[in-house]
Amino acid sequence: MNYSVSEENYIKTIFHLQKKEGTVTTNELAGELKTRPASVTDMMKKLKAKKLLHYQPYQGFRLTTDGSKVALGIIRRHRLWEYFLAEKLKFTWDEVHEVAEELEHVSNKKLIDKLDAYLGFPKKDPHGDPIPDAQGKIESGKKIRLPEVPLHTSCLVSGVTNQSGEILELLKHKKIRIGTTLEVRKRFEFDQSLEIRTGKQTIINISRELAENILISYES
Amino acid sequence: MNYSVSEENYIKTIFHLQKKEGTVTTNELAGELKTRPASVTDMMKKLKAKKLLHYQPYQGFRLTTDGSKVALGIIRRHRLWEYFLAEKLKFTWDEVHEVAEELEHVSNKKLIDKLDAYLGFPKKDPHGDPIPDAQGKIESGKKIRLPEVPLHTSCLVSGVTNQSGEILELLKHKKIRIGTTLEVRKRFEFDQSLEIRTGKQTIINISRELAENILISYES
DNA sequence: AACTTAATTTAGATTTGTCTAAATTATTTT
DNA sequence: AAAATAATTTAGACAAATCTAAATTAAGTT
Repeated sequence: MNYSVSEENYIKTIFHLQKKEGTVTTNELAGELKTRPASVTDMMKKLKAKKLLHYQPYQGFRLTTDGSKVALGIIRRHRLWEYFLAEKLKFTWDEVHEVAEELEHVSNKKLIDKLDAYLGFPKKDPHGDPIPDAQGKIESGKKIRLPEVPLHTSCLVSGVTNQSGEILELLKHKKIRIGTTLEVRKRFEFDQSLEIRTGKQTIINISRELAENILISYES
Repeated sequence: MNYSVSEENYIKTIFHLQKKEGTVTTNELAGELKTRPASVTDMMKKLKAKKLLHYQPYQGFRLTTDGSKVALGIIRRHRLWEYFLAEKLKFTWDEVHEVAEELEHVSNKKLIDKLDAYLGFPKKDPHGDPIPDAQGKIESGKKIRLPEVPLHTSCLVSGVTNQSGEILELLKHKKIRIGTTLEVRKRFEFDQSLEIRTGKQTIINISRELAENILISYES
């Protein structure tokens, strides 16, 4: 019922990785967690023994239903703390992730549920990601990536896929954040970069790499 | 500069124990931390190597100046979180200690200083213990124990020395908390128990064991 | 002062999470 | 399909934090 910090980090990372691809590989996970493939294999055996994931040697792995429940609990804690840090303690958007990485491992259920109530049961964290409720339910929030948005259509930034310090710094500089309204004005075939309008009349350019990481939900 | 959860628990506990007696013994510490004397000895060697404590085999130990600074940092975090839990999340007096034991090990300085500011730089935690400031300064707060209070003198409960769940439950039942006004009406020599008045006219009895753990600061 | 008892330390083992290097299995290329 | 390459797993080692059992030191008693 209670997991070590290390186990929790593995579970959480597998959950995020398996959203994009159905199955997660040893090398992928080692890369993400900045550890070695051999260490990943060791941990996979342990998590399999605890019935948190499906795993056969050389076949990759994915979380079981139980494993996903554990992951959603960790993500709930992480995102509630992020919301707290931004909303109450006035941390900036790009600072909250790192601190929440530590706080998320304090797994007292009463603490988290009371924190949730204190914050007014927020639906989304400061990066626009949905916060699971006390039962582990999470909003699907069908989002598309910026490159898929049609030209000359007003749309709303609702999240970023990658939350490294680098991307957050870049977005901050370009004055793009959750809730920013955008319009794609031009798409350059040569490098797949985009010319977009933010606010009323600011025109800026965005690389393909960056655009791939910006999530959009349509506005009316 | 950064210490493991285990090291922090040892440092914190030594700090509390050495207040009562000048030097802390292996058995005392093992008892307090629910571990074995041999484990204590191992950790003492490590903390000595890190210059956090003075220690010669068979001679007991006490924190160095550096060790005390580390301890005050941990205690600051613990008490700020206790204040947050009671004040903002509406935990009761007797629930906060356990949760704060976990939160205290998140040692991000910016987090703690912002939390401090958010809470309005509180001076005391919900048990009446002083909260060290960002520089590690702590109020002395010369308190006496209930058995030393003279008869028929109104006085103020300002803390408890022992914060086990058992004592907090007992105090809750007797409706004694920080800020409660008391008057000692009678002292029974046989068992050193006290008859006291709380509030306007409630008369109750308190054992010597309990009285020893109640800290008093005089009222006008 | 010698003996007994209590406290403390040492020695050696265990668990968790990690690592490197070697072996094995899978995949890709020719 | 065989050979080369890449991915993964196994084997064996290590550091941190703990334990038990045995040895050592200190303290208390007769």
